[in-house]
Amino acid sequence: MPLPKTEIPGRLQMQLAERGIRLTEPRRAILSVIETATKHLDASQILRKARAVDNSVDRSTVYRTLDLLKRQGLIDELDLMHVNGEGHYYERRQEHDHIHMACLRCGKITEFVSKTFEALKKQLEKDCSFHILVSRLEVGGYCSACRR
Amino acid sequence: MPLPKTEIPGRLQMQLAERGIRLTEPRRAILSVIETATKHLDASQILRKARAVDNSVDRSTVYRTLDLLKRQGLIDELDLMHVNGEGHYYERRQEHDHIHMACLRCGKITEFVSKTFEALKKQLEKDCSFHILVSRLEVGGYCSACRR
DNA sequence: TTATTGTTGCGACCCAGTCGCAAGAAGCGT
DNA sequence: ACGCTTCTTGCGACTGGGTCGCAACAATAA
Repeated sequence: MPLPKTEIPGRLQMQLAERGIRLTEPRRAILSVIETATKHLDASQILRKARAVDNSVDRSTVYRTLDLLKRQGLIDELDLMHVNGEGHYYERRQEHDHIHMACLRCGKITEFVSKTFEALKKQLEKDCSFHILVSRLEVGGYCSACRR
Repeated sequence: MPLPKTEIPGRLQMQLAERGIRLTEPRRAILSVIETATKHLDASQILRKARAVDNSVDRSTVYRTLDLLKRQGLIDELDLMHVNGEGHYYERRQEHDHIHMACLRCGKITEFVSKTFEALKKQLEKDCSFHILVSRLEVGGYCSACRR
């Protein structure tokens, strides 16, 4: 649940506009849902919430918009170790990457920021001369409450 | 492609037997496919190859066996950043975890082992008092050949 | 305002993965 | 070698995430 604080509302809209990407009603609805989310949402949850704003939004528009945001590097896609089915979850991309820990017993998702992780990515880029655009570190196991 | 050298063939079978898990024809076929794989395979590829050994193997048996192996911690499931569709890939679990780098242009998958990664996981377990069972670090970007 | 170009809703579709069930095989004890 | 029990399998039907082609439509630039 410790999802990042929402920054300036409308920031996503701005970032798209800056890139010369058309803003439409359905897009605005979807963006606002993502920006105000307090937990990780999957596509169908985003659809439901977007429809509360603009009731005509279609499933495929949600998928297309998510693709767009992924390609623009504005959101990240997660599996969260498939603790709840096979779908994907989405979140605004943060300043600094964070690690997702999924408790395999209670399903709780915990986030963690680590300097070591940043160092690891740097090392990777150097040692493999690989240019990193996205990275995803997910961990499954037992959280402090569930381990005995 | 630098998939790990196959260890003792039949090792997976042994590990299952040790745990008192029944060995059957289809299972043996699937295990041998996984053990002798030279690249990451998805479920349908595993099915095809398993059928070359035992022609009656069914799709659902493949999925059930993959689930079993996952639960036993003998294989790991990967997305490889969805460079090739939405499916999952599987590989034998190695001694030491490794990072998967997927080139978003040419699709090449590179593996990388890093002490820093091991340190990161240790740090995580300590700082969050989280007991790690699985971990998955996937990175997308451009490989040395594709970056300009 | 209109032309252009990008976006949408819709419906059909595809494919990965799941499930219930009856038939079949593993392994154990004898 | 034979049953018995229990687990596993194949099958077919199904679910649900995600995609696609297309005609209608809306956002920007001129």
